[in-house]
Amino acid sequence: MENPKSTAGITDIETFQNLAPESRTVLARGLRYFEYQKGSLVLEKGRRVSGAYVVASGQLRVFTISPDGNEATLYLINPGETCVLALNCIFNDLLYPAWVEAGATTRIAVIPGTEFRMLFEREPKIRNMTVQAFSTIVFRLMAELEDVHSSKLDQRLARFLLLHASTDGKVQMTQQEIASHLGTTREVIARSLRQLASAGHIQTGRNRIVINDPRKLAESVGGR
Amino acid sequence: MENPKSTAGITDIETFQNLAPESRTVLARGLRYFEYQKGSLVLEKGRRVSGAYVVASGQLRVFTISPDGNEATLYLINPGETCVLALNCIFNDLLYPAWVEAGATTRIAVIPGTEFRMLFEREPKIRNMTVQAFSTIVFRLMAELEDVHSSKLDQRLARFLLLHASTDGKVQMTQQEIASHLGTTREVIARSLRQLASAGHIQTGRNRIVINDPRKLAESVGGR
DNA sequence: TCCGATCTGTAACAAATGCTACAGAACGTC
DNA sequence: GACGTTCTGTAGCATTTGTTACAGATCGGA
Repeated sequence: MENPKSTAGITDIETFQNLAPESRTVLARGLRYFEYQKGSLVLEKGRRVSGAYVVASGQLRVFTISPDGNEATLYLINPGETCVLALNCIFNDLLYPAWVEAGATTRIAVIPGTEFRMLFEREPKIRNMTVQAFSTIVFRLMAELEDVHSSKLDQRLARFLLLHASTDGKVQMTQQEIASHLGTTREVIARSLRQLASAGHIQTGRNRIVINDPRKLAESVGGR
Repeated sequence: MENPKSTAGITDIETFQNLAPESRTVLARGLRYFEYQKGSLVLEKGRRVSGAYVVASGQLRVFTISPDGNEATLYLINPGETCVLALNCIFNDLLYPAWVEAGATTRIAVIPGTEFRMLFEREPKIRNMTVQAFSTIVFRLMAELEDVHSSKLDQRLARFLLLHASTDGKVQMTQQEIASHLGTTREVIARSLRQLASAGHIQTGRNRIVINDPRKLAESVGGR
């Protein structure tokens, strides 16, 4: 919990706008905001969750940690999105099943479980958001699983780079960070990057990778 | 679509019992049943889905196929459960993103999308079932992803055997079937089974594996 | 400018999984 | 009983990923 940097609020999100007055009262009841610096741990695996987490600004990274300490990103939660696993925990009284950290400076709104359930029953928009959140995560998890089962790491890396590159083709990350997203080791990433670099697809640098031609790189990945 | 073998109906499922008369009328409108033999393809990747699929009896297997033809099971859908991906497709007008086959002789009820949406808005029980279905699948997908990232195949196999064994410790499957669930090759499964057999944990046979002592096997898997 | 911390590049070797090829065993059908 | 099909067991080799160990490059702060 850090000092207030952002003023993004839950009413910036369309779902929470124009609610019935009663629903607005319910929403305001118990609503709290939390701020996190990049890299801060937001939720620990095995812990009880107290409410629905909605990202007002920034980004959350949900990840798993293997016995030897390797991290693998399960999915990312962007502004306007809610953390499905937290929803799941409040609907079913479960413990949180993964780790969550702030992938950037992040501001989240937490709606207590009881209040969220009320809103869910009363407001079609909240229901739609909930189903949407679940739908989105199911698809992301499925895509990740398919990726892991169907692709070699080289392909997964190339796709990761394409997905996370800014408009000028830059990926501002260390090799270790990339490894932590893909669930592998830094050295393997380095080796794979070397191949991409010698093929002319990318240029490597400290904390940065530049994609020379995204289209050619995408073509080189081939079908999944 | 095979000849009627089962009479299991959607009203055998608690969620669909005691609905309001109007909802019952909506439900009956357009509701259809389909029967499948084990191994029959139920849904193809990339196809449009017309409704909500509810398993009345049997079991569905949702799986992915890699470019070289390796199958990997994403999750199973049991009686009383609904296919979340189909729900997702009717809520969002998407194409079906995976393959589905009958894991046993299966009878499913299909509720057209329009009718299902009406029921979702009117019936708290249908909403709960929907959220429950999404919740269950999210957890299963997450567990599978964590397994893939955190465990060697030997561990995954042992866990798979423990999970699918009948009460007398028998797993009635071919090695190829197991391989298709775990996203690997039959030979790798055979090699791994040989190790488990020589350690005294299991006995192999044609179409069958017998776990000698489930508790010892579970211990040998160790932490994830 | 110097220094410490962190990141990158690389090599060698190990482990895990996949591929190819066979032989033999186990079934079910005629 | 014979035969064809399918499954199991196995070996050898290939590929992919992981581990260990270093050296050098790059930053930021003092």
